[in-house]
Amino acid sequence: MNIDQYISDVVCRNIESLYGKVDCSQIQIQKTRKEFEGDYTLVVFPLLKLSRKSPEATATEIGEALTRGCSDISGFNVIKGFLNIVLDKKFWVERFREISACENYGMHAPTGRNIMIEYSSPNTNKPLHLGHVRNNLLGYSVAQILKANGHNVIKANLVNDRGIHICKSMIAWQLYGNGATPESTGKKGDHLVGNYYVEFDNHYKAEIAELVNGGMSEEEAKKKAPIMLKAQEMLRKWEAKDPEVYALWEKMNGWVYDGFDVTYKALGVDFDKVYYESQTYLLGKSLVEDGLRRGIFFRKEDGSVWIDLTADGLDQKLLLRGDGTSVYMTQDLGTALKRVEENNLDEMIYVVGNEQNYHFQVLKLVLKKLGYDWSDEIYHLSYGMVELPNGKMKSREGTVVDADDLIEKMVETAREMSQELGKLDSCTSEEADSICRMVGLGALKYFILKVDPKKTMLFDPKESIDFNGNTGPFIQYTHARICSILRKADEQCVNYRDCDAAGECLPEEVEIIKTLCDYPATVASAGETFSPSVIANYAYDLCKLFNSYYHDHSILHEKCDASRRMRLKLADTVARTVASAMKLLGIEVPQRM
RNA sequence: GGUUCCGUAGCUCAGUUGGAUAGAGCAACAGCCUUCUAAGCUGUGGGUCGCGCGUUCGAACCGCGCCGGAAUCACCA
Repeated sequence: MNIDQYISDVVCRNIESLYGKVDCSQIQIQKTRKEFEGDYTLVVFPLLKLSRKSPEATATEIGEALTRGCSDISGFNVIKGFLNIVLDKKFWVERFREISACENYGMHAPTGRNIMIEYSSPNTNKPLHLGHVRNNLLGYSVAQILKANGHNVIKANLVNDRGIHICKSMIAWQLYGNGATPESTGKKGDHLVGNYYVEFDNHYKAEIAELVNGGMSEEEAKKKAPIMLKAQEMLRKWEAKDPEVYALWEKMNGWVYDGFDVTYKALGVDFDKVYYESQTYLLGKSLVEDGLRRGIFFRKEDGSVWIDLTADGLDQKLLLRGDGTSVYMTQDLGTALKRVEENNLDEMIYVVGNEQNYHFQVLKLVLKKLGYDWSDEIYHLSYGMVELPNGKMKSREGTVVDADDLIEKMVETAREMSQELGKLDSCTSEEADSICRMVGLGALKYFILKVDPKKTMLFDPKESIDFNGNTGPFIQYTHARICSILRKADEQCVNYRDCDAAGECLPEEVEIIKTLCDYPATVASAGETFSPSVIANYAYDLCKLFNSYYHDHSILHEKCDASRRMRLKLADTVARTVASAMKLLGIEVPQRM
């Protein structure tokens, strides 16, 4: 049942019995703060006009009506203008009975909405780095959260596999690679190709320096450096589908894809559809021509096509080059239309960094002006940069944090910590590997996802590897610990699963039940705001609450009575809820650690 | 300069239809392992919620104006 709604209805009914018809949507009910006695609080200030009494008298009057009118309400107290309503413990035990009996607690009924979420979208000339990690984790997690909210989700990846950047790697490989392959070098394909991209840049700089020494201006040298001219020629050949260039392009991209697959797998993310820009970059031209005919766009003297958005507070934006070739915006327009039509989409989410806020503002506006009303259903999930303690990641300064290195380092640290604490002593080596991987990645994922996506975040390696406090491993630990309790109960043949939750319920247990009751609303809220951080912080609160309770109350060493079975069942339900929440973040939880 | 976003404890972050005395973690300090996992628990200290004005019974939250920081404003993607 929806408790907030239920309480709200009850209160509203009783207020009406006192003061006549009122607008129930104006009644403010909120959860009572911990330092006060009670479960729900009615703020009576807005009702004073109706009651024509003091805040205290009004609250008391309503409180009396409520205790009379609803058997679930066992009492109340009044502090200033706040009416704190106390619910009967049986009410919470009944809620717990519902929750523990529910298979997919927190998951919402199917909505039939089709949502595409695009994330990752890497370039094929370099390996993935920390910024991509945030992108991938966000995208995957939001997809999970949307599924939990009952939507049909299509996870899409648009690979930027064409352009001058990949040609740079190809040229450098041709010139200096000596036929190196991932097999011959033992390197991951994306790293190998990335190395040639760096190599290109080194030679390019050297050539520029040489030309400048010979008396050329720096600007001209940048254009005339032989290696750059070769890369540009290669791009032209690629566009003309030169067989040799095309074969090399396919080969090197293939290496990169193999490398990416390894990283994706390690991160635990995947896709339902993979698009390649080489196949989509010609889309959108007809859309532009259509807009041109209808006078929405205009052509400049050099033949280029623009849209004037100054009336909307933006600038003029280029949609098609003078030579008729498309730009980023052109293909994005075309891709959007194609996707919506082919997949019958109700909504489309782009997980893209906040440096492209302007681009998406324009994209939505242009589609809107073309008459596509679904432009309102495009959502740019804009996330902030990841910064390091000494500032931004800069590839020139070598401060880029490589995704594969990072993952390995996290897992290694998890292993060292676990060994130090003796956690792995009773494990087989496979179990140990699996636990270290879960913990290391759990730490990384949680560290990134617990922060509000739109905020610029600081990634401090030292802190991310901390496993204490508000971290993934803390939550995993709580889960593992509960599993351990339940294993012991099973060994002792205590059948808590079929127990009929009853008996006395401690105040701490009511607190836990209340928190469990919040789970579905939390999932819904995360779905609306596309914010995994909501889930992460919820899971942390629940674990913290349980740990505190767990510490004070023995669960196993008591008589095997109804109350003990109830506690075990509560522990079990907490563990299931924690596991469910972690699944929405893409974090695995171990049975033991 | 225009647009968008951010500013909460020494540090990293929570905090929604505006509500009571603003919360965690890290770091510091003090306790707790003979009982189910101490990756834990309990306590102490630490705040003009960037600044100012306004809206009202009431503002970290809403409005306006400043200050500070970030992104962007390419015939790059």
